[in-house]
Amino acid sequence: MVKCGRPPKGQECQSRERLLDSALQLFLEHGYGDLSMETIAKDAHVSMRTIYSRFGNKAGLFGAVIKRCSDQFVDRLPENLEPGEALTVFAKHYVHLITRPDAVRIRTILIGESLRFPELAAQFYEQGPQRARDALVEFFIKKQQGGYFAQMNPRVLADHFLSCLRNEHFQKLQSYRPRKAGGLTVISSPKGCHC
Amino acid sequence: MVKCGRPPKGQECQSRERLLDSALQLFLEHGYGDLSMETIAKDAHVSMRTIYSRFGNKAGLFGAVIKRCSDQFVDRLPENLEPGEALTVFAKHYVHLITRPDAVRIRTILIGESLRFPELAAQFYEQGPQRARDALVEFFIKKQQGGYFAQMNPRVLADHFLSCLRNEHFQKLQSYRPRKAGGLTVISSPKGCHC
DNA sequence: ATTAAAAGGTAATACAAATTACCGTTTAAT
DNA sequence: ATTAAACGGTAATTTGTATTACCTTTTAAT
Repeated sequence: MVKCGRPPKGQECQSRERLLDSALQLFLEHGYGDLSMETIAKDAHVSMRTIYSRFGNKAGLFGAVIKRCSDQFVDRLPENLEPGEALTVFAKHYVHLITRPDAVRIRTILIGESLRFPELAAQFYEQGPQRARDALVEFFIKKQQGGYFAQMNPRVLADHFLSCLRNEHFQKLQSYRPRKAGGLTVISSPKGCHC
Repeated sequence: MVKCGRPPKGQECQSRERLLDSALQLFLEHGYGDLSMETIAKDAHVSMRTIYSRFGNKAGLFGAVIKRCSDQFVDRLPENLEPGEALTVFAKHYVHLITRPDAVRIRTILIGESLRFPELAAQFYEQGPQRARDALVEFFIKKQQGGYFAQMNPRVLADHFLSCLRNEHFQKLQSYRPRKAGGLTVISSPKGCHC
């Protein structure tokens, strides 16, 4: 590479993004332990000096990558829709999220490194899946006040619902077929439950 | 240690067992990457020479440890019992197996190292959980011929059943309360399904 | 124009840990 | 009794890689 030196104005963050992109892809491919900083630097066309000055060390870089991933878990619970349909939208989004190969890989790596980075794994779940769960609990509380769904503990309700969605994933069902409210509000109408 | 030299007759395998025991405990505690051979040798009161002459290298030792663990998955489907009760026995055993902290740790570590040891992870699942699943499928086939359970694909039946059991685990339900056939044969009687 | 900031590139440095080597000791086997 | 097997203990060897150090280059700011 001939190009070097202080970057032009407005492109200061470009190399940072490129670095995070490369790092994510490489972590997904090789995991944490089997990936050297040199490989990352080469792939991102960035010097190791840059990585260390920005993220301190390898753990810092990994943390930044993971942090960016957890942002994908945004709530997707439309307020204006009929409750059952809102749940359907949420379910599709959720199943899509936890099913994507990248997301599976991330969780796999995070689980494996949970001993080395206990706080990081916890942080990921708090900023990621837990946020979705919290939103769902709030949703159930509101809709229960409107007379919808079974009048039971909304947290239990949310956990059961998410559990069923996760089951879809573990069952390796490739296609998710939305079936309106009846098929999704499995708790209030057990007939539609696949378990 | 003063004790050394060729071991007395009949105790040749003692150090081997002790080594595997120590290694398992240490792997459970520290995972694979963060555990040094020296630590293992010290803990097992065994020389590194012994480890290498027996298992070749670290990966070989890890493989032997994991292999021994997968043997815990023995079938527990009594033939003489009433089908529902047989399922109950199986379910209790299965949930117990996958819930034990040690088993959880093993899976966690295995998942994390699945990139480094792809064949090992696959082998564990084949010799472990998969065996239980196969036995369950066979069980359903036999009992279906006797008129029990829904007349559907026995593999789907088995997967759904196992899925529910796993859900119990993921829900972190601490106590498992057996509820006779009605509560467990959830597929033929959806009323008892918790999902 | 001059100075400081922000990178790049290469080559030490440091260090941990796996693997080997060497030697001494105890027991089995003959 | 002698030899070989199986092991313990210590230390060398090797390797991989994270982290630093040093120097050069380009651009921003004044």
